[in-house]
Parts: sequence; C-alpha cells; structure tokens
Amino acid sequence: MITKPKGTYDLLDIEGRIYKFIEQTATNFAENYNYEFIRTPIFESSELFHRGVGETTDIITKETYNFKDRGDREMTLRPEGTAGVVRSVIENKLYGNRHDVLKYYYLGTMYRYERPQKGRYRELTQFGVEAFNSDDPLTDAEVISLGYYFIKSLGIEKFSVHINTLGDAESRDNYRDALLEYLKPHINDLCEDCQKRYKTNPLRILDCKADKDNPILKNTPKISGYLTPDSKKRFQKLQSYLNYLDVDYEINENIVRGLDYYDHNVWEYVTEDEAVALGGGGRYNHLVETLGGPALPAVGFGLGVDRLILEIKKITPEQPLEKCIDAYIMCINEEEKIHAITLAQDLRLNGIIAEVNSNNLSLKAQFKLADTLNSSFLIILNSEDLQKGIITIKDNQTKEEFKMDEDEVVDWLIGNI
RNA sequence: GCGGUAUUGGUGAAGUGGUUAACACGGCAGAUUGUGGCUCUGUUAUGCAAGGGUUCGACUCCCUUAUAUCGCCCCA
Repeated sequence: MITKPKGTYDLLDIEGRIYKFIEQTATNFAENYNYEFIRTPIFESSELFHRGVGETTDIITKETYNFKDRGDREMTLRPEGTAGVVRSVIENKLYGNRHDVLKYYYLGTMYRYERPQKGRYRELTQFGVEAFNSDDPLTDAEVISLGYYFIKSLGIEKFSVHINTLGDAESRDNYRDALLEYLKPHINDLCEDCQKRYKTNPLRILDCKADKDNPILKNTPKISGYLTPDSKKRFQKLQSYLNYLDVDYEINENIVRGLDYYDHNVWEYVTEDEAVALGGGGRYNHLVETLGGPALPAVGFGLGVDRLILEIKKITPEQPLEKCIDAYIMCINEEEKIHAITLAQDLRLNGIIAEVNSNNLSLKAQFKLADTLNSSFLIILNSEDLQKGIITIKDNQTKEEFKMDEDEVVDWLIGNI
C-alpha cells in the first residue's frame, strides 16, 4: 500500500467541511477589511527565504524542503507566507507612487521538515494577511483585530492575544547585550538547552520550559527598559487602539517570534487551556528593503489553519458538522430514472442540493441511504403518478407527504427548505 | 535530531505463547413492515503495521523499519 508522506494528512469529511468554513470566513473577513487575494508560488528560490526569514533560525537551517530543479536552480518549498508576498510586491512594483496601504491576504500550504505532532504537520495551511506602506500602529491594531475577530467568528472563544514589542534593531541589540550580561554569571545554572541558546538565540531563554521556575529568570532585564522612545510610543499607541477596538489582549514580554524579520509590535493568538499558538504576526519594517525593494513598512500575521480546525472540532458538537442534503430522489424503473435525473438537474440548477439513486438500489435501500445522507426531503417517483404528471415529496422530519404537479416541485422546495 | 508510548476488520475495540481472534456499530443477503427508519435470521479479519529472529509453536517475546501520538529541540 502506498501511504501518505510523513507529517501530512488528507483533509476530508468533518475536517474538510470545517476547512471550507474557515476558508469562507477568512475570505469574507479579509475582503471586508479591504484585503485583496494573492497567491504566490509554493516554491521559490532558496535565497528568498535565506535572506528573508534569516539564516540563523532553525526554520531555514534544517526545517525546509530544498531541492534542485532540472535547471540546477536551488529551490525551497515555502516554510511561511510573508517572504513570497514581499517578493511579489517588489517584483511587480506594487508600491509605485501610492498613498494607499497595500493589503493582501493569502490562504495556502507551507512546508516545514519537522517532527510531526498533533496540530503540527510537515504540510501546513496558513491564512495570512500583509499590509504594506503604513507605518502607523493603527494598522498594527487593524491587523491584530482582523485576526482576533476572525478567530472569534469561528466560534473559538478561549484564546487571547499576547502582544509585545521587540523594538527596533538598536533597542533589540542593546537589550540582547544586557540580557547576555545579566545571564553570564549564571550560565552554569541554566539548563543544557539554554546554555546553547545563550549563544544562538538568547531571547528564547525567556520562555524556556525547563527553566521556567528558575529564580535566575525571574529578574531578567526587560525589553521595556531598552526601547527607544519611538518604539515605546508605538507600543502604547497600539494598546490604546486595541482598547478602542475591544480586543482582549495581554502584554507578554516573552513573545519573541521565530522569524528574524520582525521589529516593533509583535503578537500571538494563544489558546487558553494548552497555551498553543494559533498563529501570530508582527511588524517588519525592513524586510522589503532586505529583499531588494524600497523602504516599505509592513505588518502582517499568519494563522495555522490546521490548528484552527482542531480547535473548532473540539468545541463544536457533532451534529452541525454532519453533511446533509436537501432532497433525495427515489426511483426504480427506467422511466422513473429518466425523470429522476432531469428533476435532479432542475433542482441543482436552482441551488437545491439533490441526490439521486445511482446504484439501482431497492426502495428500502434508497430510504435507508436517504437517511444516512441526512436528506431533508424525499422525492418518491412512481410510474403511475408520473403518467399524470404528479410527484410525491415526503418531509423526512415530519413524515408528511405532499403530492404536486411535476413543475411545481422546484418552487415548492425552494419555499420549504 | 533526541526520548517515551502505541499500531488488531469499513469503524470502536476485547484478547492469549498453543488448535474456531470476543463484543458492538456499520455493510451485505433475507424475513416482517401499505414506503424505509423497530425487530428477527444469516453473513462479514486464512488476519492482528511491514520485515527479520527466538521457539516444537507467536497476533502475543526480541530486533529493525514505517507511521501515529506525547515530551524535548524548534515553532504556527
């Protein structure tokens, strides 16, 4: 048997229906906020991610799918969405001479070569938005609230937004130095991983799981003490706007984000119970420049759709997720079958979900099948009535039967669904 | 990349080193039913992730591999 690749899954059945629901909701939300759809390639030049996401993060060094194409070009399956969108903005010169904010949303698969776990796959789907050409925290707030109310409208209530600021490059460097300075005498009291992180990614030490009760980490210097006045002001403004927008947030100075390109305001959408991140985002004012474009400020988020699916599945009772149809058309003989397929087509062209006996089932089997399909109505054809142009419809809930002229069926169903 | 646990039919699953692998749902066939949904009867894994090994004999013990899951790393 040929099996699916490790860390992938087939999206179908209940999960498939939830996905379609998320997709629709995401589309509506993004478009109401005036974001435009963008689709960028699933693979790009490896260099794009090396320069964009950062050489140092594990995502790039050991978690990408890399391959050489037949033209000997180094390619990488995208591990995240932002770099491709930025590349597109630059390549298509979408910035032009415009005063308006460029707003794009995407929904697509990303690829990370990681050890799979629940809600964590090698092929993952993200819904993300990116807003370019506004350096105003107002836009940060707008983007955060888009994601916040999007998640809420999916029915997920138990989550909150954790916000933080990383400051600009200067304040981050200062902070990093201060942190290293503070930890230096205590380095041997840290866990093994943190001793490594000290060299590679010291900010991560702040939310180490092994060391979370370590007294040394209780008094670490805070980023807030090293912010430039500008960065501080941005963060305050953001909070003020979020208050007006009624977004439930909390400040979490341990949010550092995995990708290198973030600066200033960053945030994550975190579930309450298991503290799992549904997604996150932040401002990246220098990425466009880094990738060879003009100085163009930007802000955006990415949300893990696979995790949203799991959350929705957890909180939704089964019934609403069941598949159902409007009408099942029952037929036995050839004459009835002809009527069945033409009637089914009429219904379908009028927006009614109709199914028809396509397996020469016995009447009994058809009744059973109609039930398993959760059909609201049964249309029972029989030759005698058809001669007179009469059709029987049975309401599958009340068990009431209605007889009517063949040409009344569509209107009747539209009125009764 | 490291460590733990798991892997039995369409599904949920019980099970023991030794002959026929429970039970339930579902499926199929039939009985009964004025057009089903109840009930009843029969049937439904030569097979227990894959490959090796130990053994007189393994689904049950050991090893390897694969996959899932949990923790770590990392991260959404």
